[in-house]
Amino acid sequence: MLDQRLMADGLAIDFSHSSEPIARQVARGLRHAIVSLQIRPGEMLSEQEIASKLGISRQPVREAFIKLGEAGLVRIMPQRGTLVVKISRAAVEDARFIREAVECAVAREAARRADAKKVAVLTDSLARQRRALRAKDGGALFALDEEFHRLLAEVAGRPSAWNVIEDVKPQMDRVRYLDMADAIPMSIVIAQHAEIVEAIAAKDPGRAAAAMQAHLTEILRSLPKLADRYPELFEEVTAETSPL
Amino acid sequence: MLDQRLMADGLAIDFSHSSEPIARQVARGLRHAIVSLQIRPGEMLSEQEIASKLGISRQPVREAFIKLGEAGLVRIMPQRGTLVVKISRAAVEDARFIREAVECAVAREAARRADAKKVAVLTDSLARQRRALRAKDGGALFALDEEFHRLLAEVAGRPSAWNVIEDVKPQMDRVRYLDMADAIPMSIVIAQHAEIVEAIAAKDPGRAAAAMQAHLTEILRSLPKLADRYPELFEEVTAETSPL
DNA sequence: AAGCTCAAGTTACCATACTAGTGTCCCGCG
DNA sequence: CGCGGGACACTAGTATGGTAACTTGAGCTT
Repeated sequence: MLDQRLMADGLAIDFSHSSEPIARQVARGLRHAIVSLQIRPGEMLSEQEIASKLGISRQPVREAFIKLGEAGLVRIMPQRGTLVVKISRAAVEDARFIREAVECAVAREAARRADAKKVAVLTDSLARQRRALRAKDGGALFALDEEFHRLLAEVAGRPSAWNVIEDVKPQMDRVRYLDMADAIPMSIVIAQHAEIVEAIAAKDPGRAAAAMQAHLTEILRSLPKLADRYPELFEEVTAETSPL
Repeated sequence: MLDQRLMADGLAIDFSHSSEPIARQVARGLRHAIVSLQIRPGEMLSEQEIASKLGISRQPVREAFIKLGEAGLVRIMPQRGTLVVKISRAAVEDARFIREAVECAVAREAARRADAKKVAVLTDSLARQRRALRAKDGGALFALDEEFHRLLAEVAGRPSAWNVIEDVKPQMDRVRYLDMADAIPMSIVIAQHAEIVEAIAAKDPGRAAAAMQAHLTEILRSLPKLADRYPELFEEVTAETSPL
């Protein structure tokens, strides 16, 4: 189906080498376009429009929208339309809360189960991260960071934990993307990764969890600055009264 | 659309009072039917069959299947069919791992933020649980247990944490259902809930987390027994070699 | 001038039809 | 009797058409 590469509004999806369902590919492509801010927060999306621009039917696009809606990246309003939600500080902090809870537990578990081979897998990932840093390849670093955290879950024997992280992570990823655009030194991130690996190699669960917590706290530092610098990308903070 | 109550294979979905999308209702109905074991693990499902039995089209059923697939309750095999996955001890333990990580963090946070009003909400829930216990109303207890954990997330100011729990919980719910069928004393569960509330009221985060951990460890006791008693509901344990 | 009504346009939701991939069963061949 | 091949009966994936709900703005009433 459509052996070509299509372009639309900074949305490029390659259908050529695909035995994978189109719906999934569209979801991935849209997620990437949203996370990398090629589609601006607040923008309206239309099943019809995306479908015709990609040369496919509305059905797969619809399923992709549903997936993105569950990830909290778009808000799909029945009979009205679908819009890319703005970055919400509350949502980012909620996602961070989940990540901290899960990934600290993962780090602890990884430290308990560590052996030479598993540690080697992690140190190898670290080496690749350092190479990407020297090459100043931001995109590769982004992907390698993701892989590192996935590997941790595998090492801990809880690969399914990574699935949960993937569900909540997109909220944070847009902020991380802004971080990189502002050229925040990624060397710090890699140093934190190294500390985590070291703690795991030392079979010290407490230290591993602490290192992970420190790592995941990093985003809280940049969040206010970024919300200040790019106010149009963020939800205006409403002085809401908590239901409880 | 279809102002009637339909029945099919122990699957009852009421479409009458609904402004809610049909797809969502079907997903809920199917999830409940699977979790309550009205649909047996290992059974094959057919979009077509379910759709015609409910008097709707395949489309909403398909979307419901996708949701259940993401929850890990069904395995949807392209061009082949969709089957209700058997209970997997590994999957249950993975889900438990996630829940423990997230809910212990929630309990800690709730203890930090506790005030009189929030504690009152929780003690009120406890009272209702005790009433249901005296009335020996298993279904109500099941629902109240769910509500209690959701309230905890709200009290902690992390309502989105409950969404994550909802995603992984169905795996455990089938086991919990078997637990109830075996008439495991629910008084223990309620006592554990009470201990959690007490720790939160005392503003003791460490104790709250510990109480939650103890509560969520309970299922590990019954899991082997149930896997032994109902082998046909469980995946046979393959002596697989871990990839790492 | 302000507020209400209503018609037009757009949307997601659902139904229906079609496509393509996968097992199965039966028949014919070795 | 065993075994390979092909037609068939499924399946999920995709395309397309119809429908009800919602926004919007113009025109009317007060």
